[in-house]
Amino acid sequence: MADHNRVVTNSMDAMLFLTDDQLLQGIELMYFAYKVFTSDPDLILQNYSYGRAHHRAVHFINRRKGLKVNDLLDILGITKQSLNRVLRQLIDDGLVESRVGRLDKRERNLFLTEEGKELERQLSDAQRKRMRAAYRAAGSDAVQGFRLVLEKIMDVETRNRITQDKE
Amino acid sequence: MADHNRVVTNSMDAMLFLTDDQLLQGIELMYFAYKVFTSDPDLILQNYSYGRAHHRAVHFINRRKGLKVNDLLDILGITKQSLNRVLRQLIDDGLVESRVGRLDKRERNLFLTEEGKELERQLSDAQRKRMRAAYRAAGSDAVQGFRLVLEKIMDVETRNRITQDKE
DNA sequence: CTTATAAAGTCAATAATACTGACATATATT
DNA sequence: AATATATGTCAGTATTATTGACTTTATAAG
Repeated sequence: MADHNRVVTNSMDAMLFLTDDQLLQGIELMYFAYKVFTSDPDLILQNYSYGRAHHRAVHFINRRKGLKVNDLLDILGITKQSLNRVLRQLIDDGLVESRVGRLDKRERNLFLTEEGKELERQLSDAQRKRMRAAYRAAGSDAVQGFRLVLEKIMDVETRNRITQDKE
Repeated sequence: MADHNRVVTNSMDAMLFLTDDQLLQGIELMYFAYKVFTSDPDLILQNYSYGRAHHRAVHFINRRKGLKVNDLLDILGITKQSLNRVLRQLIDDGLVESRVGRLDKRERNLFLTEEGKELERQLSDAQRKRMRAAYRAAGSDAVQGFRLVLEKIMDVETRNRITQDKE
């Protein structure tokens, strides 16, 4: 930020390395890595007859314990009707608990039950394992770069949503 | 590999930074970045009444000009029947051309028509623009790290598929 | 040459995940 | 008392995927 003007030349140099083709390679990389990344959880979810939608719900309920239904809708960016089917199943199956809000009784706070936590653990263990292996293979400098680029890809609006619970 | 034993301590050091929570943050980052990443093309595709499946087909036909239907099936990891619907549309709409194989007349080699190339350009321009902006903001070191981690996330089998055309 | 295999294409039925629109219920706010 | 909000639900539709069965055409194997 401070040295904005001084690094113009360096930035230009860096940019010259990035041909359209190289950028396309980065795009493909995202596609394939994301696919691999979801493959482990997909296998586990089959045992429960659940899909990725259930995974996402379980993930974010775990990450933001007690979040409201509306919070979850905002995070996932889907409609109430779409979430309802998934949430209904998770609640009926005893993986998610929906508690009436203390302050505002219209609100429902969502929590994972012990059974829900168990599924979450299975899913995140699989992904963490792959993530940890990738991080280890790539090295800690690469990890920093990885995270930085992903953060930059996201726009401010989206980034705000997931960084608000950082420590 | 060679210095497997010697780097144990260094690896451990690096790993100590990565709590389960930090790994989860990386996972979320992937989820959100991927979502943002597909949002630009999704808007363009709406004008054609196409979906992501069409995007992927167009992308890979452009990247691997003249590929066979079976190649595309392998890359996308979907069934013949799923691809057929999408490919049928693209061919009928005049965006993709299917030429009978020269050596083996059972095979069909796929190419983008001028109109197909135009759509491909629109889609990849949008993604490249976002990618370039992210790369520029993150810096070239970060880009290297980003690419390295994504490559490591993928398993060997998948990586082979997309690197075989890297001169 | 006949049979078997392979590549591509198609028809039908089903599933998961999303959408829109309409509406109900309970609770808060004005 | 009227209005707005948070949640939940019902019905209908679209996209993208699946499995299974089958056809056509072309190559390979016997």
